[in-house]
Amino acid sequence: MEASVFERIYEVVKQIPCGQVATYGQIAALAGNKRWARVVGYALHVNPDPEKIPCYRVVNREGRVSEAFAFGGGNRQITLLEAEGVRLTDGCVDLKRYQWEKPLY
DNA sequence: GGGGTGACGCGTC
DNA sequence: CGACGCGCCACCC
Repeated sequence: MEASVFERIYEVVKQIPCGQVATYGQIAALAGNKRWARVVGYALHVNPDPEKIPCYRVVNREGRVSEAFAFGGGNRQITLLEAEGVRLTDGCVDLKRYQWEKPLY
């Protein structure tokens, strides 16, 4: 039960649809609090399940990918995003176009 | 129990 | 317009 904040963040990240990206603040807000932006970064940093947690779909509020990503080659994240159909502009993603919107369910 | 760290966000200069 | 620092909160040791 009391799923740790990390678990919550992982769930949100896993909910990101294909071809879309979300920002740390967005995930933090969906996880519970926007101030967890830093925690989100830490959570993805440990990324226990990179196969289920598409951390590469997570970008900062600028739409830029993290350089520390280097979990196989910094540019790896950009390549994966393009593979989903996300257009990378100089390493920047058009948030206004691909930023994942919170479903209203 | 306390301290240090961190893949952010925002404000201010 | 660009760059810098601060704050925020959670996890690990």
